[in-house]
Amino acid sequence: MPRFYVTTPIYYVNDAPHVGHAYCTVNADALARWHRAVGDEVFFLTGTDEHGQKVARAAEEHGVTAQEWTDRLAPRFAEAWAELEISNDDFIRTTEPRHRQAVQRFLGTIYDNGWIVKDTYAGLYCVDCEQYYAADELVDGNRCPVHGRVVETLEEENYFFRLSAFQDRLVEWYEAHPDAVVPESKRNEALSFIKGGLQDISITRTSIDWGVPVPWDDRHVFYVWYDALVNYLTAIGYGEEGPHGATFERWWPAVHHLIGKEIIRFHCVWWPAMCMAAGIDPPAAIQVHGWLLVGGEKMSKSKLNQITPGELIADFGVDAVRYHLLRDTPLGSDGELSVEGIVARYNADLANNLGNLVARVATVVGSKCAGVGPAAPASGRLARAVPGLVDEAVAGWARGLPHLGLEAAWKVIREANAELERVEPWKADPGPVVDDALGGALEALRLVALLVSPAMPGTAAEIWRRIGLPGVPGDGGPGHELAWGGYRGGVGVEKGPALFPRRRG
RNA sequence: GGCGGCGUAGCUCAGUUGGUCAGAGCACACGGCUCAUAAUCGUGGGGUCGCCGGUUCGAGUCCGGCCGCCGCUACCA
Repeated sequence: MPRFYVTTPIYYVNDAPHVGHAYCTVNADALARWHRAVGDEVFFLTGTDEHGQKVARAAEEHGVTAQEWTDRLAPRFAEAWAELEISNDDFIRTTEPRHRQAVQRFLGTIYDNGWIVKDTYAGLYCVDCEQYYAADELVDGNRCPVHGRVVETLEEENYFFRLSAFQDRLVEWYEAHPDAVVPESKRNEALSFIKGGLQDISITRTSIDWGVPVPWDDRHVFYVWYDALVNYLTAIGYGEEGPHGATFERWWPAVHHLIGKEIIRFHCVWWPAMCMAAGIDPPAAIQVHGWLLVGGEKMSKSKLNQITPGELIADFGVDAVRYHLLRDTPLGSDGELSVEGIVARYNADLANNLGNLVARVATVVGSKCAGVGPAAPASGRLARAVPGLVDEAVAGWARGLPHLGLEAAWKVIREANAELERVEPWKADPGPVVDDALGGALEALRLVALLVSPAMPGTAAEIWRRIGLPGVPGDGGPGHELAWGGYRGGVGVEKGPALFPRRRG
């Protein structure tokens, strides 16, 4: 059975969950749901990143310990994902003991292998940013470009990861795995960075203590990024003894990392190199997505332009929000998010096309077939046209591109609407012609429910139920359900209220 | 500056290896229908495929130049 281990980045708890986080998480969820539906064994991981100076400082400002602070913040993400009906199998927090152990094992192994060495780092440091700047990044010669604060020269004795030693191996890995990083433009970006020459990177800090202690030198903690990346290993039992440890072999390296374009370097350069240094394979797949923009700008805490998933769900419903995130912005591109845009797509795709099709079919089945759905016809226009479109949708989902899967599903909806218009069963007397027309439409709806179920599980299940089918879409066995002719008829069809009431504005 | 990408109908974008490639969806206009959530169906776009030149029997599709926009160019969640 094929295995699909999908991850989102772990989100930094100091930010509030917004639609940008939701975008990535919903995409990962849809892919996870699709793979489950086709019978793959799936493990879907998300979580929160909780170490680092910003968290420590925020906790201090609120007069609580860092642990108390993160205990307060992490649930906001878990709750946001519950609201969005995210089907993650695990939710990892980097402050958990299991993670501390995995980080220490993983980086300890790299140290034992000789890829981590002690050295001195000197640089221009902004205390507010908690980061070093290169001289040419500074404003007025000596001020931080973000805060305008005068930077200090700081010298720290740190442990360095010998990234420079992995340049050739990384290039070889990229060339041997041309599809490991997608889209291609992002792969090229990472590869050209690597080819431009790699420097060693400092991976520990002595200036803070809110982090995972370095096992061989407890005056240091690991810099938050090197701790964070390891979460992908922690959750599947890296380095553990016993039964849970065995799961690591099961899921690694068949992992599918979904990440935003701002963290390419960490995932596409440092992370594969660290895996190599620790003696495990680099991740099999890294899929890079773009940003959701508001008014042309990235959503961020500092710009106060964040939209929260909860607001949109309250307004449009969870499935409409999920659909919009998946359909409107192709993975890999940036997208503009606006209420106007959501309303437009909601009306066109969900209310007019899909919702209305469900309603009109149910009504005519009620008036012409006494409310009992006729079986799918073996031939006819839909029988000829739809299978190819189903294949197209399947291909889109299989490529990890939900917008393509959904786009093809909507072609099925259009075909079904057009065919109804052609035959006009509402004008005809009950009989074979009416039965075939409505049976075809019901079969199209059955297939559409299957194809959209990763995006809109609730809606898909409701369509399934209304057309008289038992269970939920996808539980009838992988693949088979996607063939034309699965709707056997003879079951009650229910009209029900509008699935997606049309919006006025 | 260097490397990479982009510029196709009002909008968002598809367009494999050059020859029905000038397209889709949305929006808009007109017509049909009235089963349906005033939904749906059909028809319509005369778009210099950023500009100039070249290769070719033939180029959004290859080559050169130019203009405009964007990304990356290291320790920024």
